[in-house]
Amino acid sequence: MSNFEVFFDYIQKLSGVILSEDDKHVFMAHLKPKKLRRRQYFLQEGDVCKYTGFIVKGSAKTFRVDEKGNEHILKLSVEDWWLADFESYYHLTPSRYNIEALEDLELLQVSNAQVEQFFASIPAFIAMQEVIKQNYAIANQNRVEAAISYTAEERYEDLITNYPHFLQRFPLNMIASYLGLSPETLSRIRKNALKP
Amino acid sequence: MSNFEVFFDYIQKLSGVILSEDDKHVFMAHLKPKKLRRRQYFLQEGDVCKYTGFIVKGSAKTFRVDEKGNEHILKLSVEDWWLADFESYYHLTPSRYNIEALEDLELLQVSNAQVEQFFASIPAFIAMQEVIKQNYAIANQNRVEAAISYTAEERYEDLITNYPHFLQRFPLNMIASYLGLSPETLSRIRKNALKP
DNA sequence: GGTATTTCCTGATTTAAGTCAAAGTTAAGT
DNA sequence: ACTTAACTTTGACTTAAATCAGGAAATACC
Repeated sequence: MSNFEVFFDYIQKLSGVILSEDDKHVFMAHLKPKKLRRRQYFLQEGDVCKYTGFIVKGSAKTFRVDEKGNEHILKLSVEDWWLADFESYYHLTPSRYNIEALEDLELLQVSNAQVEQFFASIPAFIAMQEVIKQNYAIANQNRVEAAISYTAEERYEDLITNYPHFLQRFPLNMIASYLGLSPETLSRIRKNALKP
Repeated sequence: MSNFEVFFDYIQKLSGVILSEDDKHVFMAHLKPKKLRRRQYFLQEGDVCKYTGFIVKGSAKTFRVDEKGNEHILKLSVEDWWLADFESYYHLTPSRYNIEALEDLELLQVSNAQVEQFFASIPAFIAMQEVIKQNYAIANQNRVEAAISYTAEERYEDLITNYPHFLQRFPLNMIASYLGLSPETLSRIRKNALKP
């Protein structure tokens, strides 16, 4: 399956709309296939996020670095997600975040301006965006809830139920950062979880 | 200014679109003015959130109660916000949250089904919704960042800069809960903040 | 206007999680 | 394959924040 076919599948499934051949040609003309090697950056702190990238293959982390030099992972992204800092993207402000490839990435990249064109001409794209924003809002809401009211252990269990594949795919120190924990604490939680 | 005029102002400002007289009549026919007294519930845990309410006047808290009986405030809402549990609203699942009036509330209430009608007939409503979802996504993203990577003190300072009016309007124990802190800890942070 | 309820502060103590340090393990790069 | 780098675990110690308990102040409400 080609990169575009993966994307067509995705948008049709999410929007519930079948794409016309014309639609597909518009996408093929304006979604730019791009590859990033592991460790390469999709976005650097301070830059404005002018593109979004649909992940066909690979994974990435969105993180910030605090004053002490500690890294905090805000998002872990895999196939069928979009890479972007939405705050920077929508407001055209410099981003506080870095987005870095964790595995070799295959993306379909599109500029802010082109996205507007898609909105204007392809209804399925609007419907897709709706669903994405809904899911994103709900996911973030749940994460806020977990962060302000769950213990470290509960947050880890929450991750196991909601994103079990993350554990297979990402090193534990990154999972720890994503949960807002030190790696040592996560290690101890996992050790204790084995003996109930 | 009538309740509807407040709403018309809001939607025109947010969407950047001027409402026609026809649009206004559609809203007046289907947005139902509703009053809730302090302590009354807009939504109870376990119920499906079938309505959203635009706040014309007053305030409310969205919270959950954990196993130990502790209350955790996820959202504090004031004028020009919508009351709803979006997860329950979109997915039609029972809500984990309660929404309770903190001050007497004046709402414009609308059902899920009616919102779809607005989408179909009033472009300004679509544009408004877009902006709301964007803002909501960004706000939640920032809150996740604060929760996983800021100290208690930084979270409080963040609140001061982003939502200074909350401090005038809500008691500190609620602010503490909103920040994921105990009231005692917030009290101590405020005491220390005075002597730098 | 006075009582009751909430809210807020303060001190003493406990606990969850962070930090530091070092060793063991696994994985990556050439 | 081998060497370096990245990741994980463990133990000892520290610290941030929670909990418990008491009292003061402010608000609500009849």
